[in-house]
Amino acid sequence: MSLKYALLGVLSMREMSGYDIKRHFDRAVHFVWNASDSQIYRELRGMERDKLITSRLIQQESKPNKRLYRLTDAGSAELDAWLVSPVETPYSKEPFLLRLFFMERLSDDDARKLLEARLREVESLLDVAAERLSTYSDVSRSAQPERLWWQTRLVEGMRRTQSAEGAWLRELIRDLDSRRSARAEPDAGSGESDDPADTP
Amino acid sequence: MSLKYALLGVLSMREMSGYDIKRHFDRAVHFVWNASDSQIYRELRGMERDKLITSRLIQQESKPNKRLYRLTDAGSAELDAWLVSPVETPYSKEPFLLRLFFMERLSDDDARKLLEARLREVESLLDVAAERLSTYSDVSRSAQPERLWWQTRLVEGMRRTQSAEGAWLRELIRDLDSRRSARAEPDAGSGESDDPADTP
DNA sequence: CGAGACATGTAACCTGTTACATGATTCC
DNA sequence: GGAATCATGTAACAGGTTACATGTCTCG
Repeated sequence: MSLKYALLGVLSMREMSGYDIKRHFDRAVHFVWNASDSQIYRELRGMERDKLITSRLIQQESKPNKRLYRLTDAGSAELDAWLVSPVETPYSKEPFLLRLFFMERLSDDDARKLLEARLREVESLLDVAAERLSTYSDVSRSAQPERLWWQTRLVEGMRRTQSAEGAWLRELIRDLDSRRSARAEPDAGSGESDDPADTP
Repeated sequence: MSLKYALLGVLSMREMSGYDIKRHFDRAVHFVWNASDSQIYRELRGMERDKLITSRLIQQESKPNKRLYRLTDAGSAELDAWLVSPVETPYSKEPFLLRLFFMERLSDDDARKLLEARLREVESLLDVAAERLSTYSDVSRSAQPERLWWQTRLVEGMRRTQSAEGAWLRELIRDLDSRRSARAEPDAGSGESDDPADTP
């Protein structure tokens, strides 16, 4: 249901076509939200039907015609109402964490490879965040000062949590290695039993 | 597509009914994955059709009958293949972060309320994680030592990233307050312009 | 007597992904 | 000549949510 609000949000900045929105998503909004172009076009039509946005057709020569959307008053009100509505419980569906949960099935070697791959992903996200922050600070220096305050803070927050994940992954890899050494020792019994980890 | 693997994962631990799985999800797997009961039942039937699991019907008196599922060899192989498959790019759709992106539309007062609500959510998740860790350490002390190694590490990782988010939120609230004071000052022009933050 | 555990499902709907279709212009 | 940009869509499918239906037993 949030794509709707993402669209209201970007349209609150300026009038845009579906294509413009997709580009803006890919560039600026990408790390907090994204959607395929077909989904964007479909949603825009639905929102126009619901009177949250209106559109006007722009005739162009040497380029395909396009349809520019902007917020109606109802759309603007809907966006503001959403912004102050109660926060959702942040319960994530992270495929990587799900894997970790069942990682005991894997050899330490395979597990290590996976952790390293994830670490590389996290580090590349950190690079993207750093890039974004430097773009923001350029903009703020040159033109308006107060603008992009929230965007800057947001990216800074993502940098921090990604950083924490990276540190955790590095420790985990290290501990996995030392466990691997300790594993050359005897093997105590590992019996069958009902899972006591099931307790809430 | 990951629900399938979550189901294969829990069934790899022991034979379970749809109902058992739902309960196990709510308790132990909850913070990495969850699903509604109707989705679980539907998916189980599909997986049985695909020969990843088999089931047997258990007649019960004084309780409804139930259907217990367990992995086939094919299911077990599918799970292992998934566990070592390339990691997905962790690009998140976090409604809260999306809100932050458009927060300039809100008064500082409203924004502050939102940040505080999120902080409370994060803190309650930290409590859940702490609880989970103490359960795990009880189990490890009493019975098998090596068991739950990955689960423990996983929860520890979530604790860390949640912690980082909490720290960031607290700073953000503090800075918002000091910005609020500085706002009692004059107001420089904020004109219309094409968005330079659009640069990739 | 009502609430909650146990147990499984159907139906409708919304959201998201992928593949395909079209076609001019511009840049290398 | 081929790729990228501009521009909008359809169709089919997969994944996920919500509401509803059914019925027994147990515990407070």
